[in-house]
Amino acid sequence: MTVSAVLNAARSGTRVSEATRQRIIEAARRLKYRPNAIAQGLSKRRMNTIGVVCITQFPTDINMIVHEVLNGILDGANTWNQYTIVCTIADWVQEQKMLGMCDGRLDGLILLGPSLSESFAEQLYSLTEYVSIHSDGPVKFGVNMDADNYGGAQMATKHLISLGHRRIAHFEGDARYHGTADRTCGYRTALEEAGIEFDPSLVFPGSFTSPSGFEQAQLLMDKSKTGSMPTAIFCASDAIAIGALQKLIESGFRVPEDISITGFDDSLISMMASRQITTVRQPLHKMGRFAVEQLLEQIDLDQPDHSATVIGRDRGRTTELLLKSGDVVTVTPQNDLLFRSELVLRESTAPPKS
Amino acid sequence: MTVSAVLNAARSGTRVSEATRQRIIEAARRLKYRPNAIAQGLSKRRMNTIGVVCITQFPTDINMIVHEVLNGILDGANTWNQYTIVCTIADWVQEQKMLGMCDGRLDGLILLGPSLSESFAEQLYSLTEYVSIHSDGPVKFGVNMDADNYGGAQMATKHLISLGHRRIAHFEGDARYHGTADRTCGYRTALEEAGIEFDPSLVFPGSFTSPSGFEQAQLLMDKSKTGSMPTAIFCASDAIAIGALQKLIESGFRVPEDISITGFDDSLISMMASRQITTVRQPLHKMGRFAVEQLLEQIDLDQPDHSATVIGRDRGRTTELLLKSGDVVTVTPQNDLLFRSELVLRESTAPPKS
DNA sequence: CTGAAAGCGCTTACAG
DNA sequence: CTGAAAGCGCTTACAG
Repeated sequence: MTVSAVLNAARSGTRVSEATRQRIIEAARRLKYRPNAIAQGLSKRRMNTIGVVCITQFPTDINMIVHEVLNGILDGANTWNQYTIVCTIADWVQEQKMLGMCDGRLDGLILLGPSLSESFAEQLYSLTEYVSIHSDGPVKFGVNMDADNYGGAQMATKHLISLGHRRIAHFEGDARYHGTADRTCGYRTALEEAGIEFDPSLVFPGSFTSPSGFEQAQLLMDKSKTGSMPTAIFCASDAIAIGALQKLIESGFRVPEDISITGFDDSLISMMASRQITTVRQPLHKMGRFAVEQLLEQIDLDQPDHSATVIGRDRGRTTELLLKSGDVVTVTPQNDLLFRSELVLRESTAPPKS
Repeated sequence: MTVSAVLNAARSGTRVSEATRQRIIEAARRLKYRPNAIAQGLSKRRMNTIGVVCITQFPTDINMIVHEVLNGILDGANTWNQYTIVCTIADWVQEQKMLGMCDGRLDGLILLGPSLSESFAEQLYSLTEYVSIHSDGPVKFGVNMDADNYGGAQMATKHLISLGHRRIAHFEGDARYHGTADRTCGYRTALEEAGIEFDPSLVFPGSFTSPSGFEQAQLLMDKSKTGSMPTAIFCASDAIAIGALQKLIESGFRVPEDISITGFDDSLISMMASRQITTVRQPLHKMGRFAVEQLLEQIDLDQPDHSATVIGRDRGRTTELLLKSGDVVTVTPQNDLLFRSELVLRESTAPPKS
C-alpha cells in the first residue's frame, strides 16, 4: 500500500514520511521496478487506451482521408497520454470484431466512417463509450463528427459561379454517406441563390474514388455529345476530381482553360495531381485530434474541464461551440459536430472561355 | 476451473461431461458472459498485442511509405489474431516512450525506420522482443527487414542504360539510412558493369522528400550550366523523383523526352505525379505483414512452424529463404532480411534524344 | 504515518 | 470428471 502511494505520486491522499518515501524510491530504482499496466488496468478498470476502427485501406487506394484522420487521432492520443489500438475491418458488417475488442483492453472507441444499425449502436454502447467521424448516417448513443458538407459545397459552387460559370456539373460520392446529400444540397443552394436553375441532368451519382470520377467524366462527355459541355465540375471528393481530371485531359480538354474542376477534402492527393486541385478543406487532422478529446470526456464524465463553450444558437436548432483548440463547430439537431470547411484555391479553376 | 476449461474450447486438456459443459455454456449465454482480456492477460502474461512505433507523420508529408507498411502490419495482425497498438514518436531519441510501452500491454514491438543505439537496443531487448523495418543501421538483438536496395538501384540504373543513357545522375536520400549507401552502390555497379565511368559529381546528396528532389534538380541544373545536362536521373525515392520532376518541368524540360527520371519505392504517389514514375518496387505491404509473422515467431519460440525454409546459400555469406507467403528473401551477414525489389516501368523514362 | 486484507477476473496445477 | 486454492501484480478502503 505504501509503495503504491509513493510510486503513484499523483494520488497524494495518504501522507508518507520522507524517510519511508526515500527508502521505497531507492528500492524501486535498485530493483528496476516497472509497474505492470495490466495489473493496474485490472484493478482500476482503465487502460488509458482508445480503440480506432476503420475499413481496411487497400494498398491501391489513393484515398488518404482515413490516414489523415488517424494521424490526428495519434496526435491527440499523444497529448492526452492514451494508447491507441488500431483495428481494421473488411466491412462494417463485422460487428463481432468490434464487440470483441471491448473486453477490457480499451476505454472507448473511435469509429472512422462507420455504417451502424441502430440496434448495433445500442449494443456497442452497452459495452463502451464511442464517437465517430464521417458516419454514414446519424449516430445514436454517441457523437459523430464531420465537416460542414453543406457549407463547403456551397462555397465551392459559389466560387465557380463567381468566376463566371453558369453550367456547372456535380459528381457525387457514395449515396449511403449522408454527407453526399448535404454536398449536393449545398451545390443546389448556391446555384439557386445565383439565379441559376438547378438541372438534375448535370448531377452524376458515383463513389468517392478516382475510378468513379473517371467514369463520371466519361458519362458527362457522352451526354454532352448532342448539346454542350458544362464549363465547370464540382466533384464531391479530391479522388473523384483527380479521376475526372485525368479523363478530361486524356480526351483533349485543358484544365482549367476549357473546364474548371473543384474537389472536396483537401486531401494530400489534391496537391499532387497534374493540376493542383482547387478544393474544400476538411480539417481532418483536427477532427481526429478532437475525437480523442471528446471521447475522453465521455469516458471520464466527472472531468470538469469542458472542451467547448457555447457561443451561439440558431433559432434553437443548431448550436455553435468554441473548442479549446480555438476551432468553431456547429452542433446539429441530430447531435452531429460539424467542423468548418474552407475553400482552398489552386490551379484547377479559372473563368470560362468567354 | 471447469468454466474456464469449457469456455476456452482450445485447451482440451481436461475432460468435462457433456451435461456440465452444456450447463456452463447455457449459463454463459444467459448471463451474456464476456471474458475480460485484461484478467486473462494478467494471468497468462500474453495480451496478443503487438506494438508499432513510428515517427509522427506530418500532415503535409506526401511520404506514404510508413502508412503502406502499417497497412501490411494491420493486415498481418488480422490474420494472426493480434491487436495492434500504434504509437508515434517525434524522434527516435524518445526512448522512454518505447520503454514505457513495454509494461505488459504488448508482447512485442515492430519499429518502423528506427535509429537505435546499441545500448538502447539491448535495453529494449531486455523488456520485449522486437523486429524492425527500414532501420537506419544494423539492428542488434532483433531482425531488420528491408528491400534489396543494392539490387533495386542496380536494376533501375541498368534500365536507364539499356534505353541508351550514358550520363546518369543520382539523387540520394538521407545519409543516415544505410539503404542510401546501398542504392548508390547499386547505381555505381550498374554503371561500371556497362563500362561507364562513375562520376562523383553526378551524385547529389539529399533526403527522401520531394523538396529535396526539387533542390537537387536545381543544383543539377546550376552545375550543368557550363557543361551539358545528364539525360537521366536515378532518384533514391519516389518523393525525390516527384520533386525533381516538378522542378525540371517548371524549368522547361520535358520528361521523359528531354530527361528520364526513375524513382524508388513504388509508393502510391509514384502513380499520381504528372508523369507516372518508373520506379523500383519495394513490397511494403508484404514487409509489414511478414514483420508480424516474424515477431510472433520470436515471441512464441516453441511454435514449430517456421515461416521460412532455406533454399540457397551464397558462399556462406548470405542465405536465401523461401517464406510461406511464397516470397524469397535474402539474409545478409548482418542478419538483415532483404525482400526482392522489382522494376516497374511507367511513363517517366524513355531513350535519350538521338 | 503504515501495513494487513480484500478484490479486480481470469488460469493453472493439484487434490479429490 | 469436478472444484478448492493459489497466483498473476496491482489498488483501495480500512484498521491500527
